[in-house]
Amino acid sequence: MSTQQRGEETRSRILQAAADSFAEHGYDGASVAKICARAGVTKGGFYHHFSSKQALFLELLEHWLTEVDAQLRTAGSESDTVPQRLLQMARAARHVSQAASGQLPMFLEFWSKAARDPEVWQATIAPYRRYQSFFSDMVEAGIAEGALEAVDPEIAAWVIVSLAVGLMLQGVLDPRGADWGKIGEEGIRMLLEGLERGR
Amino acid sequence: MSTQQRGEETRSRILQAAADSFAEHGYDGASVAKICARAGVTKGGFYHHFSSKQALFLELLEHWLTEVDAQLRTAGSESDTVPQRLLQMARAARHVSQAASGQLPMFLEFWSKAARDPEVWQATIAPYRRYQSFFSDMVEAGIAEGALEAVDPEIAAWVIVSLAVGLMLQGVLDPRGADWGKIGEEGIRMLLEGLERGR
DNA sequence: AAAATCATACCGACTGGTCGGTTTTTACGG
DNA sequence: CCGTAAAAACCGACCAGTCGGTATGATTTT
Repeated sequence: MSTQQRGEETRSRILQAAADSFAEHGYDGASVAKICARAGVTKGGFYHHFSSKQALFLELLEHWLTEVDAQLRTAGSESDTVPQRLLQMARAARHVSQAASGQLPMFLEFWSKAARDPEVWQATIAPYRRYQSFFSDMVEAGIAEGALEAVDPEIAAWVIVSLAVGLMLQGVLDPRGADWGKIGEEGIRMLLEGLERGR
Repeated sequence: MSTQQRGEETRSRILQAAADSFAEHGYDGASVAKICARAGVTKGGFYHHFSSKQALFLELLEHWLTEVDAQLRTAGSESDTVPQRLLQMARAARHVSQAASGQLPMFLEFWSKAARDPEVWQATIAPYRRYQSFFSDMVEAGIAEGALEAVDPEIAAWVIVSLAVGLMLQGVLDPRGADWGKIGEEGIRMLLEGLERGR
């Protein structure tokens, strides 16, 4: 086996082990030594591939966010009207979060570290602004289509993102407390249709 | 000064110092030694008042949650119709979160620790279920009033809670990224009125 | 031989928590 | 009002262990 290949493999083994450890014990609770043990590498190997524990963490964060980005953009692309696309995305999110449920505690770790570390903050907050502008464009298109009321697209987008974040967070913490997928779907529906009567 | 008074004072000084330290450095990052230094107490004094770092943390959590509970129940009690009460509460939340903005990073700490510690989990998750049932009753009353559509009150309540949680979390992380108070208020309004056109 | 990859041993800083002892306040009998 | 014993409050040195990170050498590939 080539060196590059072997190196690449140990590297990804470390990444996987770190992701598991972080999800299990949190950033501080996951020691480098244990990550190494889980990956079948010693500290020497570890620090050959990563300059620090934090650098490893940032790489994990980056990877996670680009994945979310990609799934966001592909979901709901089949439907033609904006309301339908939103509902489609809500339905898609259901399966996504179910599949990645093991990784989700990591997400919490990212947020809580972002609140304190400027570098992590930058990397964490930027994507959410992208999500917001993504939905903002979508709402704007919906208004142009005549399918949506003439609300402020910026604000509507933040409302959608907030709802998604809140659902995600609760899904992480209390996965069996409710059917979060259904709540997400119904939430978008209520947002679209409104729940006030006879207007 | 009476002993009880002095003891109570140092105790609350420790609590305050701990809250600040946790908000600043996170649970693991806030060492007992530093909390003691900030509170002007030594380790001996600390462990006289609290059995462990975790016990202190739990007390902080408890205190924080009962406060939120109280504010939730008092807000929006003046309005008579359910939609008005919801909007009233959204407006109130604006000032609440602004006033308690210094305490909010703690909130993140609670969540991230709850994901791993069963005891903290129990104490953290229970209140959110209370919030949900609170809003559930409210929505149910609204339907009875004829002010709201005949949606599932349980789900509607979870949607409201999720929106609130998401707003809060983003408000913690990116306080100046948007006018979260306004977004909350508009979010509730959109939820009530809907943003789909001509239905 | 040069370079990449990994192992081993180790370091200094720091951790939560303990413990014997000292000071301050309270309760109470005279 | 006073003396005194008990109890509450507090101090600070100390422990055993963990942490992230480093320095150096061995092994393997190019």
